Amino acid sequence: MINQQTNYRLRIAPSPTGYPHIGTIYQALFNYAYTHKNNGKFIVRIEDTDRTRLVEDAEQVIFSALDWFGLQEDESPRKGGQFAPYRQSERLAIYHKFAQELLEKGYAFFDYYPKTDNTGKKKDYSGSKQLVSAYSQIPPAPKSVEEMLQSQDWVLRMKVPDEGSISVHDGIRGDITFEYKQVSKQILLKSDGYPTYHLGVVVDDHLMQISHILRAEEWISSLPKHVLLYKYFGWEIPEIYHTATLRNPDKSKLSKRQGHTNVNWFREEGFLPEAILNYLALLGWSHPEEKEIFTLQEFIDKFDLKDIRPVAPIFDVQKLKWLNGEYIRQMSLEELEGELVKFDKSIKDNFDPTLFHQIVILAQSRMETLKEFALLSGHFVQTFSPNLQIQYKEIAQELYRMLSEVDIWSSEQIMSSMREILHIYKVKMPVLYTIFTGQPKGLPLPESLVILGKDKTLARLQKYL
RNA sequence: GCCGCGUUCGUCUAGUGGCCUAGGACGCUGGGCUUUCAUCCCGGAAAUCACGGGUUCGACUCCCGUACGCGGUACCA
Repeated sequence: MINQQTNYRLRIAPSPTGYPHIGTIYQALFNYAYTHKNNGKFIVRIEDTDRTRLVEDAEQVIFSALDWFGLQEDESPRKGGQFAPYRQSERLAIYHKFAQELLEKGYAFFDYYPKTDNTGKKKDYSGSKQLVSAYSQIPPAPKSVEEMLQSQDWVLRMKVPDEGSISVHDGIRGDITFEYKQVSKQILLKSDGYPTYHLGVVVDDHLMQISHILRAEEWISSLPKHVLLYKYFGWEIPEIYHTATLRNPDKSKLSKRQGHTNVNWFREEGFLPEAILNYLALLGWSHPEEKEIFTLQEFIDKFDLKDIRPVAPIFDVQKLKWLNGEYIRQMSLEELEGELVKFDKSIKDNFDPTLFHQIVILAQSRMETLKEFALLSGHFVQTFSPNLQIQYKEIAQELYRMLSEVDIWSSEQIMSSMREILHIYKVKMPVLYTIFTGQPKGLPLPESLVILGKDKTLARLQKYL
């Protein structure tokens, strides 16, 4: 046989059930990196088969998150592709066809799940573990999937052997064995005609020629069902890898209650997408030279699936902040100004360009997030009225007197006046900061006052006279 | 409960039998620079490698067990 070249095709399969989750981006990053390392295709398939949890806009929001991170896909509902449609709700006929095939081959069977009980009340099967048909009074089962679809009182389940076990290879964890006894006869087709995840994912991964499945560890337990389906269909199983899931500080699965899971939160807090990606890459993977800071491209070049660690990492916002600060400091002034304006539109109205430029120079080493710029520069645009102690008012007055006499308005001149004041009144710099800015610390004072100009500086002191 | 996955400083991690009296990073902390706060530079504390048994001349590294954590056990993904 001729040496067959692998076509690398990897996917993420998010469900549009809410805001964009940082865990989705984590998965997207690793899938994206591996496809790009191998000149493959990165696919986004929308798994919207749970009609009850569907959230309008959620799909669009997922894509805008991917765009923000620069993790563009090659095939998706919005981009189209050779294997369209990429939205599972639009592929129902396909699932029905394969469900029918399973039925005909004897690998699936119908189970009775009446919508209402005999009094006409709506039945709720959520959480029920047993087969309903095992103890219900049952009308004759449908003959085909098509018939099942008519009544809506039936579901299709997969068969599972009673005896024996099944072994699956995971590229990160090795071989995993499951007893068939432990595998439930999973519902494949719900009574509303939509497939469950398990049918959908297997059919689509095969049809879309997915070469590597790289997903979170919560899927490990459904592995036997999936592999069984591959066998029933006679399809080749892709390479499978399960990464660890991100955790809260208490080690539970990363959740809204304890951590920050919404991508929008990171955006609103002024984190840079590049920094977040860099941080995410460090979770479960490490740079061969133990570098902490590297570009997406460098990650793509060095990354390999086999180097992923199976241990679930705690998401540490602290380290992300540091990394974000590093990215801010690495930027050119022009880049940083651009990011700042993009982040906060009001900057354009509040500062004239030269003023803004000068403040950014002073602020760059003092920010960990873009949001912090507002804190640092606030006193340039907003009025403030600190409640000064009597003693400090006196200082302010003396400051006014001395600074009015400064002829060359330079930081050196201003500083030397300040030095004198500090000496006379035996106080420290924070006192002067408070007088001028309302805060005991901040951007370098003399430089700030130079930017502010002599007139405005004196005007500030005037209110203490 | 049952099944599966995991377990190196507080956190992210390096480590694939001797280089480890365990290295780096964040955070914490002492100092230098600077009469603010940061940045930057130098230093420190911090893991008996979850625990107990093996295997081996030798184990953080291999095997077994226990404990603990997490996940699954849905007409959710």
